[in-house]
Amino acid sequence: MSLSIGELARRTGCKVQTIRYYEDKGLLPAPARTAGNQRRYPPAALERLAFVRRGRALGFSLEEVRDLLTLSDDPQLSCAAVDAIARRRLEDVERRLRELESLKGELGRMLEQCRNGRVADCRIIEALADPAL
Amino acid sequence: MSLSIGELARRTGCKVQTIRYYEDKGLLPAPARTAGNQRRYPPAALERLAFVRRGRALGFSLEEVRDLLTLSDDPQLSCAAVDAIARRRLEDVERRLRELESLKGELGRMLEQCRNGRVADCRIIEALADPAL
DNA sequence: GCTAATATCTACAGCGACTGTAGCTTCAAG
DNA sequence: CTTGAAGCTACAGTCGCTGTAGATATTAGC
Repeated sequence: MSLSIGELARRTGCKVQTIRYYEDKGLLPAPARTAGNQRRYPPAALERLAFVRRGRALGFSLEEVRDLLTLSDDPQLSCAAVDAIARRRLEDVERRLRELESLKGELGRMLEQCRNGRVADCRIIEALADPAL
Repeated sequence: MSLSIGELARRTGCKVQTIRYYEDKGLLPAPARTAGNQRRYPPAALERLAFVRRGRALGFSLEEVRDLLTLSDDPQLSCAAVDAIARRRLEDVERRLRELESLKGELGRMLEQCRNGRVADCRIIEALADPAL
Protein backbone atom coordinates (compact mmCIF):
# COMPACT_ATOMS: atom_id res chain seq x y z
CA MET A 1 0.00 0.00 0.00
CA SER A 2 2.44 2.65 1.13
CA LEU A 3 6.16 2.51 0.51
CA SER A 4 9.16 3.25 2.63
CA ILE A 5 11.86 5.39 1.06
CA GLY A 6 14.06 2.31 0.73
CA GLU A 7 11.37 0.44 -1.19
CA LEU A 8 10.86 3.39 -3.47
CA ALA A 9 14.59 3.61 -4.05
CA ARG A 10 14.88 -0.09 -4.79
CA ARG A 11 11.98 -0.04 -7.24
CA THR A 12 13.21 2.96 -9.19
CA GLY A 13 16.92 2.30 -9.09
CA CYS A 14 17.48 5.58 -7.32
CA LYS A 15 19.47 6.20 -4.14
CA VAL A 16 17.66 7.00 -0.94
CA GLN A 17 19.56 10.26 -0.55
CA THR A 18 18.65 11.26 -4.08
CA ILE A 19 14.96 10.88 -3.30
CA ARG A 20 15.35 13.12 -0.26
CA TYR A 21 17.31 15.54 -2.43
CA TYR A 22 14.51 15.66 -5.02
CA GLU A 23 12.01 16.33 -2.24
CA ASP A 24 14.19 19.13 -0.95
CA LYS A 25 14.41 20.62 -4.45
CA GLY A 26 10.65 20.50 -4.91
CA LEU A 27 10.47 17.73 -7.52
CA LEU A 28 8.68 15.30 -5.26
CA PRO A 29 6.00 16.34 -2.78
CA ALA A 30 6.75 15.77 0.89
CA PRO A 31 5.06 12.47 1.72
CA ALA A 32 3.16 11.45 4.85
CA ARG A 33 5.20 10.34 7.85
CA THR A 34 4.84 7.51 10.34
CA ALA A 35 4.52 8.25 14.05
CA GLY A 36 8.30 7.80 14.16
CA ASN A 37 8.87 10.41 11.44
CA GLN A 38 9.68 8.05 8.58
CA ARG A 39 8.46 8.81 5.06
CA ARG A 40 5.64 6.71 3.64
CA TYR A 41 4.88 7.09 -0.06
CA PRO A 42 1.65 6.41 -1.97
CA PRO A 43 2.04 4.21 -5.06
CA ALA A 44 1.76 7.30 -7.29
CA ALA A 45 5.18 8.37 -6.00
CA LEU A 46 6.67 5.53 -8.05
CA GLU A 47 5.42 7.12 -11.26
CA ARG A 48 6.43 10.60 -10.27
CA LEU A 49 9.94 9.51 -9.42
CA ALA A 50 10.18 7.43 -12.58
CA PHE A 51 9.18 10.50 -14.58
CA VAL A 52 11.97 12.46 -12.94
CA ARG A 53 14.51 9.72 -13.60
CA ARG A 54 13.54 9.39 -17.26
CA GLY A 55 13.74 13.13 -17.67
CA ARG A 56 17.19 13.14 -16.13
CA ALA A 57 18.27 10.21 -18.29
CA LEU A 58 17.25 12.26 -21.33
CA GLY A 59 19.51 15.00 -20.10
CA PHE A 60 16.93 17.48 -18.84
CA SER A 61 18.11 19.60 -15.92
CA LEU A 62 16.30 19.31 -12.62
CA GLU A 63 14.72 22.65 -13.35
CA GLU A 64 13.46 21.47 -16.73
CA VAL A 65 12.12 18.29 -15.17
CA ARG A 66 10.34 20.41 -12.57
CA ASP A 67 8.79 22.50 -15.35
CA LEU A 68 7.76 19.39 -17.27
CA LEU A 69 6.17 17.97 -14.12
CA THR A 70 4.24 21.17 -13.53
CA LEU A 71 3.03 21.13 -17.11
CA SER A 72 2.08 17.47 -16.95
CA ASP A 73 0.03 18.19 -13.85
CA ASP A 74 -2.23 20.49 -15.87
CA PRO A 75 -3.45 18.51 -18.91
CA GLN A 76 -5.59 21.39 -20.21
CA LEU A 77 -2.57 23.54 -21.07
CA SER A 78 -1.16 23.79 -24.54
CA CYS A 79 1.89 21.63 -24.87
CA ALA A 80 3.87 24.30 -26.71
CA ALA A 81 5.94 24.89 -23.57
CA VAL A 82 6.74 21.19 -23.38
CA ASP A 83 7.74 21.22 -27.00
CA ALA A 84 10.00 24.24 -26.41
CA ILE A 85 11.79 22.59 -23.50
CA ALA A 86 12.41 19.42 -25.48
CA ARG A 87 13.50 21.36 -28.54
CA ARG A 88 16.02 23.39 -26.56
CA ARG A 89 17.31 20.19 -25.10
CA LEU A 90 17.64 18.62 -28.56
CA GLU A 91 19.64 21.63 -29.70
CA ASP A 92 21.94 21.25 -26.69
CA VAL A 93 22.45 17.60 -27.54
CA GLU A 94 23.19 18.41 -31.16
CA ARG A 95 25.69 21.11 -30.25
CA ARG A 96 27.38 18.80 -27.78
CA LEU A 97 27.50 16.09 -30.43
CA ARG A 98 29.28 18.38 -32.84
CA GLU A 99 31.78 19.36 -30.17
CA LEU A 100 32.47 15.78 -29.25
CA GLU A 101 32.81 14.76 -32.90
CA SER A 102 35.55 17.29 -33.36
CA LEU A 103 37.24 16.26 -30.12
CA LYS A 104 37.10 12.68 -31.27
CA GLY A 105 38.77 13.66 -34.50
CA GLU A 106 41.54 15.53 -32.74
CA LEU A 107 42.18 12.83 -30.19
CA GLY A 108 42.14 10.20 -32.90
CA ARG A 109 44.68 12.05 -35.03
CA MET A 110 46.90 12.64 -32.02
CA LEU A 111 46.82 8.97 -31.11
CA GLU A 112 47.50 7.85 -34.66
CA GLN A 113 50.63 9.91 -34.82
CA CYS A 114 51.96 8.69 -31.51
CA ARG A 115 54.90 6.40 -32.21
CA ASN A 116 55.15 5.26 -28.62
CA GLY A 117 58.67 6.52 -28.39
CA ARG A 118 60.06 9.08 -25.97
CA VAL A 119 57.96 11.88 -24.56
CA ALA A 120 60.36 14.24 -26.31
CA ASP A 121 58.95 13.11 -29.67
CA CYS A 122 55.38 12.55 -28.57
CA ARG A 123 52.86 14.06 -30.94
CA ILE A 124 50.23 14.21 -28.27
CA ILE A 125 52.34 16.38 -26.00
CA GLU A 126 53.42 18.37 -29.02
CA ALA A 127 49.83 18.99 -30.00
CA LEU A 128 49.02 20.22 -26.53
CA ALA A 129 52.08 22.42 -26.41
CA ASP A 130 51.59 23.83 -29.90
CA PRO A 131 50.53 27.46 -29.71
CA ALA A 132 48.89 27.10 -33.11
CA LEU A 133 45.99 25.13 -31.71
CA MET B 1 59.60 40.68 -19.29
CA SER B 2 57.47 39.45 -16.41
CA LEU B 3 53.70 39.36 -16.51
CA SER B 4 51.05 40.30 -13.99
CA ILE B 5 48.28 37.80 -13.49
CA GLY B 6 45.93 40.08 -15.41
CA GLU B 7 48.25 40.17 -18.42
CA LEU B 8 48.55 36.42 -18.34
CA ALA B 9 44.79 36.10 -18.16
CA ARG B 10 44.24 38.49 -21.05
CA ARG B 11 46.79 36.73 -23.23
CA THR B 12 45.43 33.25 -22.65
CA GLY B 13 41.74 34.06 -22.50
CA CYS B 14 41.58 32.66 -19.02
CA LYS B 15 40.06 34.31 -15.95
CA VAL B 16 42.34 35.62 -13.24
CA GLN B 17 40.64 33.47 -10.62
CA THR B 18 41.06 30.43 -12.79
CA ILE B 19 44.82 30.99 -12.90
CA ARG B 20 44.95 31.21 -9.12
CA TYR B 21 42.79 28.11 -8.97
CA TYR B 22 45.20 26.20 -11.21
CA GLU B 23 48.09 27.29 -9.02
CA ASP B 24 46.22 26.10 -5.95
CA LYS B 25 45.57 22.74 -7.63
CA GLY B 26 49.22 22.32 -8.54
CA LEU B 27 48.93 22.79 -12.32
CA LEU B 28 50.93 25.97 -12.39
CA PRO B 29 53.96 26.59 -10.19
CA ALA B 30 53.73 29.42 -7.68
CA PRO B 31 55.38 32.40 -9.38
CA ALA B 32 57.64 35.08 -7.90
CA ARG B 33 55.98 37.94 -6.04
CA THR B 34 56.53 41.68 -6.02
CA ALA B 35 57.39 43.49 -2.80
CA GLY B 36 53.64 44.10 -2.51
CA ASN B 37 52.84 40.35 -2.82
CA GLN B 38 51.53 40.39 -6.36
CA ARG B 39 52.30 37.53 -8.71
CA ARG B 40 54.80 38.09 -11.53
CA TYR B 41 55.09 35.40 -14.18
CA PRO B 42 57.97 34.54 -16.48
CA PRO B 43 57.08 34.26 -20.19
CA ALA B 44 57.17 30.45 -19.93
CA ALA B 45 54.01 30.64 -17.83
CA LEU B 46 52.14 31.58 -21.00
CA GLU B 47 52.99 28.24 -22.57
CA ARG B 48 52.28 26.28 -19.47
CA LEU B 49 48.87 27.85 -19.07
CA ALA B 50 48.12 27.43 -22.76
CA PHE B 51 48.95 23.73 -22.43
CA VAL B 52 46.49 23.44 -19.57
CA ARG B 53 43.78 25.26 -21.50
CA ARG B 54 44.23 23.10 -24.59
CA GLY B 55 44.12 19.99 -22.48
CA ARG B 56 40.91 21.15 -20.85
CA ALA B 57 39.43 22.08 -24.23
CA LEU B 58 40.11 18.53 -25.34
CA GLY B 59 38.14 17.32 -22.37
CA PHE B 60 40.97 16.07 -20.14
CA SER B 61 40.28 16.39 -16.43
CA LEU B 62 42.51 18.63 -14.36
CA GLU B 63 44.12 15.51 -12.96
CA GLU B 64 44.85 14.19 -16.45
CA VAL B 65 46.27 17.54 -17.48
CA ARG B 66 48.47 17.49 -14.40
CA ASP B 67 49.70 14.02 -15.35
CA LEU B 68 50.34 15.12 -18.93
CA LEU B 69 52.30 18.12 -17.66
CA THR B 70 54.40 15.93 -15.41
CA LEU B 71 55.11 13.61 -18.32
CA SER B 72 55.94 16.46 -20.66
CA ASP B 73 58.39 17.79 -18.10
CA ASP B 74 60.45 14.62 -18.46
CA PRO B 75 61.18 14.11 -22.17
CA GLN B 76 63.23 10.95 -21.59
CA LEU B 77 60.22 8.94 -20.46
CA SER B 78 58.36 6.60 -22.75
CA CYS B 79 55.21 8.21 -23.98
CA ALA B 80 53.13 5.10 -23.40
CA ALA B 81 51.53 6.77 -20.38
CA VAL B 82 50.60 9.76 -22.49
CA ASP B 83 49.12 7.46 -25.07
CA ALA B 84 47.10 5.67 -22.38
CA ILE B 85 45.65 8.89 -21.01
CA ALA B 86 44.65 10.08 -24.47
CA ARG B 87 43.24 6.68 -25.37
CA ARG B 88 41.10 6.57 -22.24
CA ARG B 89 39.87 10.02 -23.05
CA LEU B 90 39.02 9.01 -26.61
CA GLU B 91 37.03 6.07 -25.28
CA ASP B 92 35.11 8.40 -22.96
CA VAL B 93 34.35 10.68 -25.86
CA GLU B 94 33.17 7.78 -27.99
CA ARG B 95 30.96 6.43 -25.24
CA ARG B 96 29.48 9.85 -24.64
CA LEU B 97 28.90 10.23 -28.37
CA ARG B 98 26.94 7.00 -28.49
CA GLU B 99 24.84 8.10 -25.52
CA LEU B 100 24.10 11.46 -27.06
CA GLU B 101 23.24 9.91 -30.41
CA SER B 102 20.61 7.80 -28.78
CA LEU B 103 19.30 10.75 -26.78
CA LYS B 104 19.12 12.73 -29.98
CA GLY B 105 17.07 9.97 -31.55
CA GLU B 106 14.68 9.81 -28.65
CA LEU B 107 14.24 13.54 -28.37
CA GLY B 108 13.77 13.82 -32.10
CA ARG B 109 11.08 11.13 -32.16
CA MET B 110 9.31 12.72 -29.22
CA LEU B 111 9.30 16.11 -30.92
CA GLU B 112 8.11 14.70 -34.23
CA GLN B 113 5.09 13.16 -32.60
CA CYS B 114 4.15 16.28 -30.69
CA ARG B 115 1.02 17.71 -32.30
CA ASN B 116 1.20 20.91 -30.28
CA GLY B 117 -2.19 20.26 -28.79
CA ARG B 118 -3.10 19.91 -25.14
CA VAL B 119 -0.68 18.56 -22.57
CA ALA B 120 -3.18 15.75 -22.07
CA ASP B 121 -2.26 14.39 -25.51
CA CYS B 122 1.37 15.38 -25.52
CA ARG B 123 3.65 12.60 -26.70
CA ILE B 124 6.62 14.09 -24.92
CA ILE B 125 4.94 13.99 -21.54
CA GLU B 126 3.59 10.56 -22.39
CA ALA B 127 7.04 9.31 -23.20
CA LEU B 128 8.38 10.57 -19.91
CA ALA B 129 5.47 9.09 -18.00
CA ASP B 130 5.62 5.74 -19.81
CA PRO B 131 6.96 3.05 -17.47
CA ALA B 132 8.12 1.09 -20.53
CA LEU B 133 11.04 3.41 -21.14
C1' DG C 1 54.18 64.09 -4.45
C1' DC C 2 49.25 63.23 -4.46
C1' DT C 3 45.13 61.40 -5.79
C1' DA C 4 42.11 58.46 -8.02
C1' DA C 5 41.21 54.59 -10.80
C1' DT C 6 42.38 50.11 -11.61
C1' DA C 7 44.43 45.72 -10.39
C1' DT C 8 45.55 42.39 -7.17
C1' DC C 9 45.44 40.01 -2.76
C1' DT C 10 43.17 36.29 0.47
C1' DA C 11 39.43 33.78 1.96
C1' DC C 12 35.25 32.09 1.32
C1' DA C 13 30.45 31.04 -0.77
C1' DG C 14 27.88 29.21 -4.63
C1' DC C 15 26.74 26.46 -8.85
C1' DG C 16 24.40 21.53 -10.28
C1' DA C 17 23.27 17.12 -9.10
C1' DC C 18 24.18 14.38 -6.43
C1' DT C 19 27.00 11.15 -2.87
C1' DG C 20 28.92 10.09 1.50
C1' DT C 21 29.28 10.49 6.54
C1' DA C 22 28.18 10.92 11.57
C1' DG C 23 25.37 10.30 15.17
C1' DC C 24 21.16 9.51 16.21
C1' DT C 25 16.13 7.06 16.28
C1' DT C 26 12.76 3.76 14.51
C1' DC C 27 11.16 -0.36 12.61
C1' DA C 28 10.52 -5.43 11.79
C1' DA C 29 11.85 -10.20 12.64
C1' DG C 30 12.79 -13.78 15.68
C1' DC D 1 12.73 -7.94 24.06
C1' DT D 2 16.58 -7.74 21.58
C1' DT D 3 19.14 -6.95 17.65
C1' DG D 4 20.30 -5.48 13.15
C1' DA D 5 18.74 -3.10 9.26
C1' DA D 6 16.73 0.99 7.73
C1' DG D 7 15.58 5.70 8.38
C1' DC D 8 16.21 10.42 10.25
C1' DT D 9 18.71 15.27 9.95
C1' DA D 10 22.45 18.01 8.99
C1' DC D 11 26.42 18.76 6.89
C1' DA D 12 30.85 18.03 4.04
C1' DG D 13 32.78 16.71 -0.33
C1' DT D 14 32.91 16.08 -5.47
C1' DC D 15 34.50 18.91 -10.14
C1' DG D 16 35.93 23.05 -12.29
C1' DC D 17 35.43 26.89 -11.93
C1' DT D 18 33.05 31.80 -10.91
C1' DG D 19 31.73 35.49 -8.01
C1' DT D 20 32.04 38.28 -3.83
C1' DA D 21 33.89 41.17 0.10
C1' DG D 22 37.11 43.80 2.05
C1' DA D 23 41.76 44.97 2.21
C1' DT D 24 46.13 46.35 -0.17
C1' DA D 25 49.16 47.50 -4.36
C1' DT D 26 50.18 49.55 -8.53
C1' DT D 27 49.92 52.98 -12.14
C1' DA D 28 48.63 57.24 -14.63
C1' DG D 29 47.56 61.88 -14.68
C1' DC D 30 48.10 66.29 -12.58
